[in-house]
Amino acid sequence: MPTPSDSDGKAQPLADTVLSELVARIHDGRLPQGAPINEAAIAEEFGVSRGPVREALRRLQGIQLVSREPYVKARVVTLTQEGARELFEMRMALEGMACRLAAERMSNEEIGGLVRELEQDRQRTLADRGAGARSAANAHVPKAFDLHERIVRASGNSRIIDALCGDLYHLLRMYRGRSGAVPERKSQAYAEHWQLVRALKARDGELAESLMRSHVARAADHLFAHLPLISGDMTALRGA
Amino acid sequence: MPTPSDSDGKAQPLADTVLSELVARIHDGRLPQGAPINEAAIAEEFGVSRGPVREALRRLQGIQLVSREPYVKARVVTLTQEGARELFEMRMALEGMACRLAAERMSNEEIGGLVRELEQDRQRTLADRGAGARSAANAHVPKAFDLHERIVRASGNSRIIDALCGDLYHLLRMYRGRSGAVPERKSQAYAEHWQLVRALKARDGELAESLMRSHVARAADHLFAHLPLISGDMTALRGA
DNA sequence: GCCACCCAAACTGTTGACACTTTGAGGCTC
DNA sequence: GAGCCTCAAAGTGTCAACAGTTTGGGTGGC
Repeated sequence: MPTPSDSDGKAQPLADTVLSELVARIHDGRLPQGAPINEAAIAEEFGVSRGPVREALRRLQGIQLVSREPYVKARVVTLTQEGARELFEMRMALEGMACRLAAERMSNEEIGGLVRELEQDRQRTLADRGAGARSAANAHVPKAFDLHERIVRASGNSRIIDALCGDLYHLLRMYRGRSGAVPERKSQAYAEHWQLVRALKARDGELAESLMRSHVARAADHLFAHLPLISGDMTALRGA
Repeated sequence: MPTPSDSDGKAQPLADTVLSELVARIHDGRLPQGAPINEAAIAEEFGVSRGPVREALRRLQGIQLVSREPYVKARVVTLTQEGARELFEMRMALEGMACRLAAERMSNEEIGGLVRELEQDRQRTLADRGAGARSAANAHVPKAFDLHERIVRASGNSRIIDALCGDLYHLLRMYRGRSGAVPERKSQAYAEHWQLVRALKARDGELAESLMRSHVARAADHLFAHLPLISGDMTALRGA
């Protein structure tokens, strides 16, 4: 099957299929951090040759989800406290700038829509918390509203969008998966989100950037506090 | 020759050799922007098979130097005014943050060394301007001093370092190659560099970030002013 | 008993051939 | 003559086999 039809029904290269499956496995932990990846084994399991697998691995390396050096088998990247710090510093820089640009460039209609969706999301969250998973079917859940993503995509800078919604997003999910969703943080985040939106409405780029930075920094603090002590994996270090 | 010895004498995969050669060609314009890239042709020219060429192309796509979609031949990325704007916005965000971090983290010795090298570079530049290319041999030119790179590398954030010294650096070189070095800008840049270093010495991260942003913004303005009107290449747009 | 050396198994890098898709030129219909 | 269909040439995607490197275990020397 050279060009299999994906779940979407669209023909796409095998490498793409392998890539998304590997990403999914890394996200949900079936491929834990630091795990070695054997090209041949993956190829056999997927019923394809090593070519597409190699391409998928090369791309995973590109988005920094796996590390690799010549002639040595690839490994899923190892999450460290250092790495988390660097990730959040980069997010502060990029999301801050994206927020500033969004404040300057979004149309009034876009901002209005954002406000509306933010409020809807709030109502839905409250309802879900009260009713449990009961109304999971009738409440149309298009796909969890994500204010950060919406703002980033409104920045009008596709380079920043790609960086934040691509590489960094995958890594962030890995870290988030290791700690866990903490409810009380969510309500605090909501308040901070409202502040952000107010800054957008006021067209105050300076303030919007500052608020976003603080918001990301607080999320980082929170993650660190709940991070189940990185399994001091030293396999990455070699030599004496 | 499966593992040729590079100019360094070290054995390295063919894909790496192909990659650096292609990057060089893109930088110096032998592969102009928008030029289609034929895997088979490149492979034959280098005397290798298509495998390594494919890997090199995949990596070039990863660092956004070539664009590609399934079954369509790869193309060198097309530089646009829009793309330049996005590139510089990203640099402002990242180099600004890197500068802030450097101000907070560099040791006094590192800063001292930076000041010394900046001054040496200034002397050398003045000497060269006065004497022409005469002293090109005896004046030991280790490799053009680059304050930006030095500061970025002092940020202590390898993720930001990789982004700025990797992907973004290549693109910036492409744009720079299209405009040209303009002498008068250099002397203005020198003054701004001194301001930056002063902020570092004062450990004023806020100021250092602000100065770096302005510095990058001015460089962008300068580039735009001297950009020889992007050859309005619309090949990227399809359909009606 | 400990260390250096050697070697085979495992794995990555590379190759040439084959399968599938795109594209554009030529001919046919209206 | 304009527009659509057909089809072959060009080019990318995939495969299975071969070549070179790393690695871990076994052997011999000290």
